Amino acid sequence: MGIFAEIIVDNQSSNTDTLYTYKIPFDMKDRVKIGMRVMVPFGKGNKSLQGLIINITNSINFDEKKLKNISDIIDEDPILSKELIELGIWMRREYLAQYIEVFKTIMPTGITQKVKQCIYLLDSAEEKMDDIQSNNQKKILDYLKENNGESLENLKKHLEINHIHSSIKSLINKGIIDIETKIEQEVNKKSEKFVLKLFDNENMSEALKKINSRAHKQKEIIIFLKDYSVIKLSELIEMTNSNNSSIRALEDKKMIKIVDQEVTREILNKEFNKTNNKILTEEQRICHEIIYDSIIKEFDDKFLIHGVTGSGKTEVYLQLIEKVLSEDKQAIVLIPEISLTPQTVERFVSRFGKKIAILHSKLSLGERYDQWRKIKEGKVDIAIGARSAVFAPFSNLGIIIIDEEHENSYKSSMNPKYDTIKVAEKRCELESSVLVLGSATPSINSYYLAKNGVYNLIEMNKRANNQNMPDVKIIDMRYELEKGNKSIISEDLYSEINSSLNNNNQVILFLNRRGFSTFISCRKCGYVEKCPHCDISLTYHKNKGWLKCHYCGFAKKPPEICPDCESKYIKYFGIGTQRVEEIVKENFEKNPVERMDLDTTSKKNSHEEILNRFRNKKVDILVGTQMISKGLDFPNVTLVGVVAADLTLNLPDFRASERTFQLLTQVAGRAGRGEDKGSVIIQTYDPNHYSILYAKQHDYKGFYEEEIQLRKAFNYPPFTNIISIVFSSTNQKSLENITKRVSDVIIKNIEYKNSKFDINNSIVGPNPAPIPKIKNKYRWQILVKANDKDLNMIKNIIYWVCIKNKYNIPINQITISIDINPNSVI
DNA sequence: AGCACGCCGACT
DNA sequence: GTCGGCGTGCTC
Repeated sequence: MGIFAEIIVDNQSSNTDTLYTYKIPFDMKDRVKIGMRVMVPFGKGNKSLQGLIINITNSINFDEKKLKNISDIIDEDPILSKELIELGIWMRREYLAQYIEVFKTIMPTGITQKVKQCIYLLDSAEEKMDDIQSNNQKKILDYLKENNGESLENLKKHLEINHIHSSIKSLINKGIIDIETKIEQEVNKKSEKFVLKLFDNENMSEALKKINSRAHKQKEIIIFLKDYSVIKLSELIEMTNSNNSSIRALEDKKMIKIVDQEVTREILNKEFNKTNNKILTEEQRICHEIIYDSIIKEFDDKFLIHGVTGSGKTEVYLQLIEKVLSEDKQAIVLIPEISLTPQTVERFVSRFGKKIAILHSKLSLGERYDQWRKIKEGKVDIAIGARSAVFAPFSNLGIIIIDEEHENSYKSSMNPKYDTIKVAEKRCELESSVLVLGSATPSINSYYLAKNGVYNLIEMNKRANNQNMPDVKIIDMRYELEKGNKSIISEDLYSEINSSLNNNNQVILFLNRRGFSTFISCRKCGYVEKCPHCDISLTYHKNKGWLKCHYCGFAKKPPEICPDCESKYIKYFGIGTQRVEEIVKENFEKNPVERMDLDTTSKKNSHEEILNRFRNKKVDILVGTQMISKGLDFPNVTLVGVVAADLTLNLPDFRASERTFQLLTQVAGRAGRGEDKGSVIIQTYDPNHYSILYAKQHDYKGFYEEEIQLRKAFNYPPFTNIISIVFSSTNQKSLENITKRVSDVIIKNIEYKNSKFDINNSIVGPNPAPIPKIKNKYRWQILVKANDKDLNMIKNIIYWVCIKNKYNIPINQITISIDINPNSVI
């Protein structure tokens, strides 16, 4: 009904991050809808820009005469539903991002179109040309004589003219040239040639007679086509070993016809055997029933399934999806990028066939676009993918399942820096869908919310096939050193590897070498330097030779002898998987060893190839990072060794214990999946740390209770929110100045809004960031702790200071990155 | 972010 | 009158 449209324009600038109002021309009135993309004139030059319609309205508080008209409609139908638009608007506020950033995340990259401004000489140009005085204008006309209709972009590139716009404008005014806007679809639908058979099998012999007796190939093709009515041209050529000319000849004889047919680029080209529902265990059945109840009642309930490794969560997901589909609704399944392997996808495809779209980061633009369109057009009912699949454009969403919900890849590190779980929650609320989170080791945050009634908690404590949990042995590496074993492999681990290999079983060795910094620790007593204020291990900063706390800025020189036991075996730790691989190879010369980490899996299928070699027993020992810690199911693996549990434990992050517990539990879950009982060996210098002890006992709840106490005592999430603001610039001096000015203004504003706010304990910094320089840019950081009550107030202040620049601080000289509840503060 | 516009100085 | 350089301010 409305006559005005509120539009986001495709102009990436914080200054244009608002809704712009345009008039809807009378003839477009019935076609324009919310969620459509349109073309609008923008700015003084009326440059044609893409816009997304957010709202249509009758009333404006604006001078109507100033409004411009929408110039064109791009989409026949809206590409975003009202719910997804609302979700985007919510995300913008929640994560302090721009409209454009948010909607480019929600829409597939492959769908954005390019706009070209093409410049044409008018018919009458020749006569008027002689009057031109300006050299620049002459240059433009000369160029256009050769390249009529060339794009403005290319004109700029080829003719180095400074004020090209004013020259072009005066040429337009003189009636010599004209600009036309062309929309270019960046991704084209892929089409493929198919061969149709135009004869019946009965009169095949008749058809054969018409073919020259020397044309053997054509006859062969006709005979081959007996079993097909339609076949891909490429396939036909390959199968009959023929070429295009014989096929064209047959087409001329009207025996076959070649047609273009649009295809979606197929990702799953393998055929999978169909699997059927398994009979659920009692625990699975109860879990299924509770959630199913919410689905049919169309409640937007949220569930957290805490199920031990091997408890069969996936089977529950599968049967829930089946129910959702039978209600004519659709399902989204989110999986961490790292475990989005063909094996995972296979479980879904083998149950539901090809009504599945798969979205992940390694897809090409075209592939992504195709998957997105299949969802949009209702050709599939299930979308599986990494975090961005949460935006899959289903029209009647029934359920979102987030597997391994504790994984940190669910938090985006790019703008908008969204948390997939929160976004999924919001989307489920908007669309009355059910949210299911699942994990063997839920994040402390999610479990806390479940315990406090935000999520419905469902526990699954038994393994589905009644296997026992593997035995876990903790090896005290300090003792190992005392015994004179300076190797990174303890005697116990060595002998267990030996016996596993002798029994023809396989071994996984795990070492999580991540992050940039090393910590220092005493090899005799295990002492680790910690910050006296923060209960977090200090990080060794190589450039300054200091030990430093990343939370409060505390710093000291590293000790030369251990402050605890006075030993001089102070060690800077820094082993990685590569060194482990080397050492294992030296020790077990006869057994093939392979390493799987980011370095060895950069090629497209290398991930799968390594796992296949391991599955086929071409490899006996697999060394790897967390890549090997989840979802893999190798029945021959009886031993899992954790080379150094301390690596994650001593990361300077309040989530270090949580990460360690999760990793150890997940890794341990890889052992003993077949008939033989598995065992796990954890090597550590800190054998009494609670996260290691609880992991040994497979005791999640015990770990949770202890960890949540610490979080409360030190006021960390989930009891507070952490906002990290990182400032960066190549200019060290101005960076420090500006950062301090911004920081002051923020603090003053917070104090003004809430005089009771505990500035001292809630704001850390400004300090040089834990990584003070990346790619030649210096970095400073402010950390703000904000409870739920203050969060919006503080976010608002940050918005006005750091984004809208209300206080005229020269922030345009630096880059500001705001992360709300970041994965880690490093 | 672009882009126009205005102002200035330099060059024909 | 034309051209380049640079700072400022706006975009429905």
